[in-house]
Amino acid sequence: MESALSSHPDSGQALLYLTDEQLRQGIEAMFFAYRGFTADPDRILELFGYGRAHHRALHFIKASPGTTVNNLLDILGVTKQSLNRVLRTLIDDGLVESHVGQKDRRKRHLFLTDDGKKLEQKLSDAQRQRMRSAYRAAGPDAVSGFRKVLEAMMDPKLRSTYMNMRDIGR
Amino acid sequence: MESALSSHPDSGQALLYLTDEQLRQGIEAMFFAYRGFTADPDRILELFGYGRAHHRALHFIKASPGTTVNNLLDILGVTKQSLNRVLRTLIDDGLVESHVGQKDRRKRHLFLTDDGKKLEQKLSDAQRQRMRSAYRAAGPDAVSGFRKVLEAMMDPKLRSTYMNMRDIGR
DNA sequence: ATTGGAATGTCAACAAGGCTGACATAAACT
DNA sequence: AGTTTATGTCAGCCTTGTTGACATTCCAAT
Repeated sequence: MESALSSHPDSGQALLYLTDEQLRQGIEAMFFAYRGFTADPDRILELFGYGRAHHRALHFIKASPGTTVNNLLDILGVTKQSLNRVLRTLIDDGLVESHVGQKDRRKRHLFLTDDGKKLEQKLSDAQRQRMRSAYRAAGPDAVSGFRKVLEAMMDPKLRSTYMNMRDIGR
Repeated sequence: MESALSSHPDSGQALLYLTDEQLRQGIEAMFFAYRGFTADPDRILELFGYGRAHHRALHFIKASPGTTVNNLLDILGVTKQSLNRVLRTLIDDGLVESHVGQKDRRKRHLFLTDDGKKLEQKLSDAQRQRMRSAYRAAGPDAVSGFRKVLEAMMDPKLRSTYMNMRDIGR
């Protein structure tokens, strides 16, 4: 990509972009955007007496029905005690079902009930709508750049988790 | 913008991109990336017995030295009681100074002390480094798309706050 | 000069959702 | 038979958010 005539001593990218000021702006953009990103689901969750932790659980159970508790722990990056508290209320409230594994009966496989699906749908509709209008406003080229930077920002382990979910989910 | 000949009933962008699946991937990318985004500062904060709330306060005081409490409340979107708790520890620990306003002596203007600057520097160095390598990995075009989508995702009020900070900070 | 409201600080109490540590149980593996 | 794995649960702690109430200080307008 870099012209052979280039006199830049750096890695071949346009590094002039990467002033501390540019980076600071990116940091603040992440901060403010994340607030927007969570704002709509948060409002809905409040109506049901739930929090973001419940949303995350619902989201990833919906994304991989039948996932196990340990699986979810890896994805969410919390302790089992934290997850269990959330999962317990979701199960008690009839939004999530936990089935003992057939092959390995130590494992619990998690599924959304119809009610769980309804709430998850409501939450993700709201979040998708925000994402959709951001994508539209920014344009298709911006979207691919957005995804690239986000992927590069993840911790390697989570990146591969993400990549797997992405590839399976088609 | 829309061609008169277009038969698409939509806004003229390449809307084929915006399947629910694409949007779901964007949502998950935000989730995982934000984890990476906060991971490095979090590790440093822990050494000092601080949390993310302290980082945010330090960051925005550094960004606009002399800012007032009310100003900070708007930016951070928390209650004054929450902010005050954090601010109090930072002031007691000698990282932040609060000066009574000259014009309006009800207002407190906030500044980082030398120690405050040191810690803020440490935190933002770590965060900038992650951002920098993500930017480099993704390339300059991706960076502009990244910023565009993030800006479009913000709540309007926060977007204009962000834009102002962005424009001043040059 | 008084009064109303704005900016700030502080106390108390509470909740969500992280965490650690300890312990229990069942099932699988070796 | 003994060890490891998967899960659940109890207890307690921390950060950081919340609400409500109240005090102080001070600007600004009547």
